[in-house]
Amino acid sequence: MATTERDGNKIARHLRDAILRLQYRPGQNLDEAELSEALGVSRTPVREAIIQLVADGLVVRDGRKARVSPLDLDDVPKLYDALLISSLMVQRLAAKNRTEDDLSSLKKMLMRFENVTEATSGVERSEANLEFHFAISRAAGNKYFQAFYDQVLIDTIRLARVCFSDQLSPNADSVSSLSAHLEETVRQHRLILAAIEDADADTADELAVLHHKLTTERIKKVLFSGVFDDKQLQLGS
Amino acid sequence: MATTERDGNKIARHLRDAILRLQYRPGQNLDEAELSEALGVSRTPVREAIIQLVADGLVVRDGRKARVSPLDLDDVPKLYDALLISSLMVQRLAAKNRTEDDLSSLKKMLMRFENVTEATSGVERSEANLEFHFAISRAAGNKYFQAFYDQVLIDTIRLARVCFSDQLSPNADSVSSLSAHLEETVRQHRLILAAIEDADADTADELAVLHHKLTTERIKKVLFSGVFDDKQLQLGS
DNA sequence: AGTATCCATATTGTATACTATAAAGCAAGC
DNA sequence: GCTTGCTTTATAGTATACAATATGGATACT
Repeated sequence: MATTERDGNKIARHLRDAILRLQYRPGQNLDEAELSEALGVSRTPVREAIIQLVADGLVVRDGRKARVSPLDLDDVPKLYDALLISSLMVQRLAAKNRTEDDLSSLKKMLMRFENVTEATSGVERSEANLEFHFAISRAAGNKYFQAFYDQVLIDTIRLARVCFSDQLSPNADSVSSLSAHLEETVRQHRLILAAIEDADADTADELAVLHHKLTTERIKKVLFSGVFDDKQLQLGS
Repeated sequence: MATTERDGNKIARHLRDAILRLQYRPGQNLDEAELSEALGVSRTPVREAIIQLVADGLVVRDGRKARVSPLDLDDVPKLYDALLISSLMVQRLAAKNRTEDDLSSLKKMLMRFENVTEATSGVERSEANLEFHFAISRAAGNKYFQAFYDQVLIDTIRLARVCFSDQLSPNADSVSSLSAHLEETVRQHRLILAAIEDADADTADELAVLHHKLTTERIKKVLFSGVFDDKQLQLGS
């Protein structure tokens, strides 16, 4: 029997998704009355959802108000430190502990990511990418490392979406390099899955480092791809 | 002005403490009405506190009921894996990032632990020990690693308290070795603080491994200190 | 006697009414 | 004209009433 779910949980999921998709922008105030009206429930489940999100770190208390947690620039290098270490650990553990169920889940998520590549929107792509990494996280079979990695992944996605949002108009250069980037991502995902399947922890480690590099280089490329090029401009010379 | 705190948070703290002290035993059911009466508030803040604790992992949902999360024996080796890695990382980061404020906090916590050594109850000792490690966690200056380590520390303490609880009558051997253990713990704490103060990351790493070993050996000693000794008994020979 | 179904009851989930408080605006005094 | 303090108002916090559901027990039927 499908045990009935509490409204609070449904709303928490809804808000979590909306926050990850930047439909609620970082820093935005969350008005309980407004949300309860919009979602067709009373304030009680909305409040309970907000409490969950505060615990998840997606919402932050500002006096009595609740606001979508801002992405602090100071935290970015810390996030990437944590991403490197946590992905290393989780991939190594996954290679050691994965079950057959984990493997089939991983294969499913890999296929899903390959299928949305290029064709669809950035949001769908990053969602599928996230699901693949969540599957690795589960395969690690250690709830402490899993919680660590999942938290890092969520903030990584949020940051990436802010960086790649339509606000920053994607220029020709970054668009043209996108398909190459996606191809390489898919290639690495396949290698990671293979390493996990082969229980090859050392290769899983190396791949984590490579994948981390790919992720951060992509962000760098998009962020620092203005139209002015310091080699062509010789200001003040 | 001391911004007034919500009842829900106060109650969450109260329950957290009570759970860590095993006043609410792992697996115990949490009755909302009962708690609200005992704590002199309505069910609303009690419910909100429970939601926070579920997010913290200290309480677990079992259908609609809430129960203190049980300590699963399968998770013990995973916990110690996580403890080793997280303490390594956090101590290394603390050595690199600690501020003067962090150092003074660490010194304070170190002194507090030294002062409760031997004199007071096991609960007070482990509480002071926990605070010292929380201070290291803060000094690391990376919220992702901090959350990881804090979660691991909390479960470590819970597990330790179950192991050392009065239920398992402490025998003469483990009692006599206690003061030696505490002395060594204090010694290591001093060394860890010194390494962090000196920004000596490599030593901080080594000390994390040693401290992990000390912790796990202590648990082993207490758990496997029955009155029968396999060297003296030669059953079936 | 055993099992299954239904009802009674206990307990959680939700809505709403009420209270407290923080923020904003206005007025008066400096 | 700016500041400061009071009043008003909007919004969060809490209590309580009400609804839904899961659970245990009793009864009836096989």
